[in-house]
Order: sequence, then structure tokens, then C-alpha cells
Amino acid sequence: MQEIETKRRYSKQRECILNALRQTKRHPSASSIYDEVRKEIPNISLGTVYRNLSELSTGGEILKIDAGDGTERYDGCAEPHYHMICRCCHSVSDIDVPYLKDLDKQVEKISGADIAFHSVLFSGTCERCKNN
Amino acid sequence: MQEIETKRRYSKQRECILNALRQTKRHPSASSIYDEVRKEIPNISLGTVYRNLSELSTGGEILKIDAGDGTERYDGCAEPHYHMICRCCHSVSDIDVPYLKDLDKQVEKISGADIAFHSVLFSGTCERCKNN
DNA sequence: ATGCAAATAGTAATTATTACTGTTTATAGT
DNA sequence: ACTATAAACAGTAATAATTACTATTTGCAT
Repeated sequence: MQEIETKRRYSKQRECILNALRQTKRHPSASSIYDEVRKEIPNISLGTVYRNLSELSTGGEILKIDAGDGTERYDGCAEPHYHMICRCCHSVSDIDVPYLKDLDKQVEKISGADIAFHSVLFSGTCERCKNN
Repeated sequence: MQEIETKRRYSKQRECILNALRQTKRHPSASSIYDEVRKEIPNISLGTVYRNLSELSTGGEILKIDAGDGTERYDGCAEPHYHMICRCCHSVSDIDVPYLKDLDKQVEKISGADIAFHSVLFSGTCERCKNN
């Protein structure tokens, strides 16, 4: 199954969005990325941010994370990995445990489905919030 | 840590919502639960559905699942378990593998956070869609 | 340099969800 | 059974995140 070949053109906006994402360890929402890139391109449109984020994410260059709190977050690191969201401050952080690829195979067997990947979201109280 | 004691009163609406959820193996969204319970209580309000769903879910009687497609889904089975969403038909199904409770402990150690639980969402093509 | 489609800015529309308000109703105390 | 009280309600308005639309700009192949 080949992806549809779309000739993508360079755009200052997309480059700036990608840079902003790669320069942070946070997992910003679309609107905070918007705030960030506006420092560089003051009249960039929020729609442009959304369009590029979803394009980059379907292109596999970034990761889209469902934070479970009603906002999508984005991750400049596209390698599959797990996340945690703090129930207190709603920050999203990377969790450095190996991706359980066996789990996908196991689930394929028992469910009959094709599994592309899985995501794990830990929920709890982050170290900072724990110590007030 | 004790939950705040709220004296809850019976309501036909809440009972009907809970029954609707428990009678299905699907994982309906708020609006499809609304459609369902309207067969029984035609003038029920959508706000009532949302209010009861979030109350039942914080009360631990049902599960709220982030489908990763912009809608929250609800599960009448409150035991923690994993789910799969089909990228084709967007149906959510239960995945019958044991909950990895060791993972929570492991993550607590390496992250310093308090982990309450984790959720796993498999993404792929369900058996039905696979066979068109 | 020119033409064309991709990408954009700005705005409007949509969707899911929450908040508000005046009315109804479950239930505890008489 | 009667009454008072606050939980729950229906109906509607408001909010928030995201997507769609449109006329204009721009990257890039010829």
C-alpha cells in the first residue's frame, strides 16, 4: 500500500512550526505552538498551524498525542513512545520504557484485527506536583 | 484521602443512561447514548446525559474512554481494560489482555511520579473492515 | 519570466462539551 | 400525608477546539 504522492512545497510557516516542536521537550497544544511561532511570524494563521500539524503528523514527522483532557498535544519526536499526563498540572511528559511490540502481535492474534501501533497514557501526579 | 460525600438521589434519567450503557458491548459516545435513552425518555436533555455520564464516571461506575478521534466514549464495564479503535469504521472494542499493573510500578520508579493507572489504545483495522 | 497549483491569512462554520436558569422532583423530617 | 430543601432536570446559551471556506500569495517547474 503506497501513500499518495503529494508534491509538498517548502513553506517558512511549516519549517518554523517544526522547529518550534523540535526545540522543546514539552508537548504543546496547537494553540501554544501558535503562540510560539507568532514570535517569529506574527501574522501566521491558527488554521495554518493546525493544517501543518496534521500534515506533519500524517507524514510521520511528528507525533499527535491525545492527552485525554480534551486537547491534542504534539511531539517533535516521532518514535513511538509512551506518555504520562499529570492530573494536577496537565503537563505531558515522555515515559522512557521500551515500546511493547509483542503486545501488538498478541492482540492481532486474539482479536483478528490488524494492529498498526498502540499508545499508552499513564495518568497520575507528576513529581513536581507531588511535592507541591 | 476520602471522597467528598455527596448524597445522590435517584433519577429515572440516570438509571436509564446506566442501563443503556450496560446493555451494549459497543462503546457509545454521549450523543449516541442520548439517541438511545430518548427512546425511553423522549424529552431528556443532552446536558443531563453529559452530567450523568461524568458523574457516573468519576463515581467509578462506568469508564470514560478517549477514542483518540475527538470524541469521548463510555464503557459500562468499569474494570480497567484496554481498547482498540478501528481507523476505518471508528468502532471501539474491548481488548482482552490482562492489565499490566507492573508497568505502573515500573514507571513510578523511573519517573518519580505517582501513577494512578494507565490506558492502552490499540489502533488498526478491525476484523470486519479488514474483510471489507 | 510565466503559469499553476500549493500554501497562506483571515474569517466563518462546525462539533463536542460545559454553564446557566428557572422549574420539577426525590427524600428527610415533621 | 404534608412540607421544606436541595438535587436533578429541561431547555437554552456559551465556550473551546478544530475544520472549512475563499480570495490572495508564493514556491517552483517549465
